Amino acid sequence: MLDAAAELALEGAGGAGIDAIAARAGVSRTTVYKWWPSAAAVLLEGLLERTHDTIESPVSATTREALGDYLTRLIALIRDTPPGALLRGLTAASVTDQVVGHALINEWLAPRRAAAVHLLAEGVRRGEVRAGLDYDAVADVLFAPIYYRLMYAHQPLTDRLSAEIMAVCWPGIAASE
Amino acid sequence: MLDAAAELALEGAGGAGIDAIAARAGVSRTTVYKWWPSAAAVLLEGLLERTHDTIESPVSATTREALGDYLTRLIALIRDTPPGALLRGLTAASVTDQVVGHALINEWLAPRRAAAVHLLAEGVRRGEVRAGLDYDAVADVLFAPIYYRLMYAHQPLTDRLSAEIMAVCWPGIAASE
DNA sequence: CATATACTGTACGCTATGTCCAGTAATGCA
DNA sequence: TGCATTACTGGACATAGCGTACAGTATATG
Repeated sequence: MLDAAAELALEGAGGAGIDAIAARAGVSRTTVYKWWPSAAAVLLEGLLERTHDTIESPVSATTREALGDYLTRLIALIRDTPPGALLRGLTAASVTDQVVGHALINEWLAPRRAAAVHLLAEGVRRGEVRAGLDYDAVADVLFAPIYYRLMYAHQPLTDRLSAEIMAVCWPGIAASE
Repeated sequence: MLDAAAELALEGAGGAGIDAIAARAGVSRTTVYKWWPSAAAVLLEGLLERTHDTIESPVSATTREALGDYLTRLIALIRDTPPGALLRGLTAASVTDQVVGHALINEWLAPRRAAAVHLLAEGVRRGEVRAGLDYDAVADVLFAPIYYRLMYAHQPLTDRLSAEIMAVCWPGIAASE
């Protein structure tokens, strides 16, 4: 049943309501309410269920490459797979649903930010990254453009974006020689 | 009447419906529909009406200062005044309402991006900004963290954010000496 | 066999949207 | 002065989605 929920969560773009979810899962509406408080909650659980394995950071030669790879993979995930549309819908839902908002922060954003911060800290140890940076702010600057384009779609989410972000940001991150 | 619409647009946080808008304007629901296609459209027009004058870029000594000031002013606008909450709601609405989405891009985002691009171009002329940059990508990286925090509120929108963005990004923007 | 648990399906109240229509008030034109 | 146009009223209506309630069925567990 959790499987069914997850599947429909990803298939039904992001605007799926309780009715659609219940129907798609072959289950009564009442039953859905027994386990989740809202449609967004089901979709959120489906999203997290299916993207657990996309959190870990890659192993790359240099910190710069690792960060770039991480952004590229996030872009591909959001652009090419159902979780992208789902994340967009859930972000919209989070404006009026605080529970979803907190869950998004804690279960989606935070682990990925932590992975980036870990890469940065490792970079400092290796002497590739400047010491004394505000890691949280750096993580914001690195990730934000991706979510920005996800939400507004004023520019397409291309693979190039990752390189562009790194081109602008890396000089401010790299250890000065 | 446009005044009334604008006022209530800013007062009613962002989740105002047609009913609330009509009541607040002292006008029949039917009348609202005569002039706008949806609640979001009214709110959007109210938002744009009241923030026209916040688009222009400041005159500062250096390009770095000008960009920093611009970001600081945008942060203050979003954090301290009704347009912030309104923008948040409209962004959420834009996910399901393409008309609102395009209007947000063209009437809100684009002019501000253009102002930033103008500052960058001017900076190149003055020799303060590296030539050959992708201005659009740079504008994305500069602005995105603000909207990112507006939407997710995982971190507060503080005045410091502006300085943090500039600290990370400026080395990648500045002309290499 | 008895009981607890999970699920069904329908019905209900509620809110909000968007449309329709008959009637009223004000404006402008001949 | 008479007439037409335009803007607004307010109530009624259909539609849709949410969340809850309830009586009944199936399954498993002791």
